[in-house]
Amino acid sequence: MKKQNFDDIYEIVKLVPKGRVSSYGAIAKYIGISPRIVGWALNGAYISQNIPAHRIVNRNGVLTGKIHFETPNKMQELLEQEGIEVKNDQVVNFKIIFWDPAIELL
DNA sequence: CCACTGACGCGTA
DNA sequence: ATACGCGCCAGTG
Repeated sequence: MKKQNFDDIYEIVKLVPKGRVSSYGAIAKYIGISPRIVGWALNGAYISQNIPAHRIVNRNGVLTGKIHFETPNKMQELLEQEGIEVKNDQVVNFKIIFWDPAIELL
């Protein structure tokens, strides 16, 4: 049933509103799995599923997963297109635009 | 079958 | 505030 966890992750990521970002830990905690799995799942998610994985960053608001995109600059570009300001591979207003499923989906 | 690696997070020094 | 280490799960060599 671990496969179900993957589906949950995809669903949460899809639920992230435009102009907002979420973190691996927040999703992992909400689903009840390890943060590692979230990152691993997102890796296949962006390739297999039509998921805005660019909205998912680490707990520090850093675009750690940009290297897994088609091009490292693609992730930042997508974020900026949604009005998210990114500086030095880091979300500027991460604290403000942070979207926590445990709170928003409460 | 065993070991290493990886889009992370948290605790402690 | 910064640095180091451990935990966690799955995949690959």
